[in-house]
Amino acid sequence: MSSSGRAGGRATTSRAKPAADKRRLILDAAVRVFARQGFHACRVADIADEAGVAYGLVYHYFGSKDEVLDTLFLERWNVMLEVIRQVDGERIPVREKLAAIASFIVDSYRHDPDLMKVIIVEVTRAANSFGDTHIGTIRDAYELIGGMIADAQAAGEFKPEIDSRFAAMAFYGAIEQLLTGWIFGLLPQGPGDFERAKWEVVETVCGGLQTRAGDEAGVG
Amino acid sequence: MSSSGRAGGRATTSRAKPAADKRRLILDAAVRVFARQGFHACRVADIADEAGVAYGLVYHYFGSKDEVLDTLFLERWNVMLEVIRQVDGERIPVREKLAAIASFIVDSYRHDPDLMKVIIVEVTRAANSFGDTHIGTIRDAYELIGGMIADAQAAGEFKPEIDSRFAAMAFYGAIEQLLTGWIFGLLPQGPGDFERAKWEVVETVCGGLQTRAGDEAGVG
DNA sequence: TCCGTCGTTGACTGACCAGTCAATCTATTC
DNA sequence: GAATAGATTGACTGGTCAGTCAACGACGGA
Repeated sequence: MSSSGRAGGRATTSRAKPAADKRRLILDAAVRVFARQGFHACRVADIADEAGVAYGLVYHYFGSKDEVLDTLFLERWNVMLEVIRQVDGERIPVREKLAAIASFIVDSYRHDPDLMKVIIVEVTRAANSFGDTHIGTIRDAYELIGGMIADAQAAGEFKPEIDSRFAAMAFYGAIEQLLTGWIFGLLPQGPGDFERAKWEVVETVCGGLQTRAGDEAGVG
Repeated sequence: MSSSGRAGGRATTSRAKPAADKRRLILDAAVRVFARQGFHACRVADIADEAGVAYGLVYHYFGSKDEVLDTLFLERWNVMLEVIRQVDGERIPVREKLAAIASFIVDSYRHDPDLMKVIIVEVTRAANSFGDTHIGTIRDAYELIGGMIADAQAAGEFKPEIDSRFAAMAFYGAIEQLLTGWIFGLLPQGPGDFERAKWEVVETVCGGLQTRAGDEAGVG
């Protein structure tokens, strides 16, 4: 199985950038294996098999099994941070900023559900292992969103009674739980469901944060 | 430290209900160890040491390491399901129902942060291990909350455009992310912060779900 | 006092697996 | 076509740890 390959194509250019290719091959295989079996339950041999390379090659490109997951997480999370920073710089209403972030995360899931599953299941909540390692990077995202909300409060778009850090957590938490629902097969994942979810998350959270609505039905 | 005990008290009644006591001792120790090191990173010997009992005793009361975590999760989650069902039966506004649920979960964390940390970190999101095992039980909670919201929509309390199952996930997700913030040390945990968080989560989510407010600032 | 039951002990084992490393292959250069 | 460098291979090792089990202890009943 592993030694079949090289079918067809020009042999001349077949070794154009072998190193980078194999590395990517291993990363992509790892996503599938981690998503299917979980990081702890899978063996490095499973990743190598899935990638169609020898066991030792994984250690040629990565220092450890952990480093493979670290790489996958950072690759994606840094893209998200970049998107958030870019959105934050635009001169548009908060609601649109938050919509753009929700949209990016939902699209990330739609585009590569396995990768998002791995990030959420193995990193984002793993308080004793990878989550702890990457807490600084994870925190950056929460704080960027929190700052965005604080600005909106200062500008009078959002009401100031709700702590901006809390609001950021509620917003991100709602999205992550949405993905969790998809991951566990608890929520429908039809083509329309993704777009609808983007709208719903913004509508729900922003509805509660916006000023103007100000109804004080006095609950207790 | 662990072998000091039995200080003082009547020796006569010291063996009143030894079996149950040791079992509980092990469960409580496991909570601490799982919270501190994580389920995968700790050894059964760590649990036994923490409880001050012999290694083998863990296997006298539990069939496996997994069973210890299963027991901890089910004990607590079933209490929560009971609370949700009871709240659902009362004739009060949805907002108060959701406030009661948020309050229960936040108080659970305040009362035993280690246990809630273990449940969230090791079970609730562990799509490939314990989460998968207990998905039915976890789902029960989401569906109960979803039903509660659907009823409110039928009664005109909440607007019907937002899918009730989605709303339930957003609500629960906001709370869980709140606890995650506390677990990671990202949010303040002063005495007032817990009460405030209860109010904020209800205000945020219900604000977006309620009818009446209906502002349509037309975003695009 | 002897016996039976059950809680308790901890040394041991069998399996598993991350990481190592020496050998082999491939391509490029002179 | 020999030499060099880097990519690739996979058998092997060293350590870890869940789960087992034979023995021990404490207590109540006969």
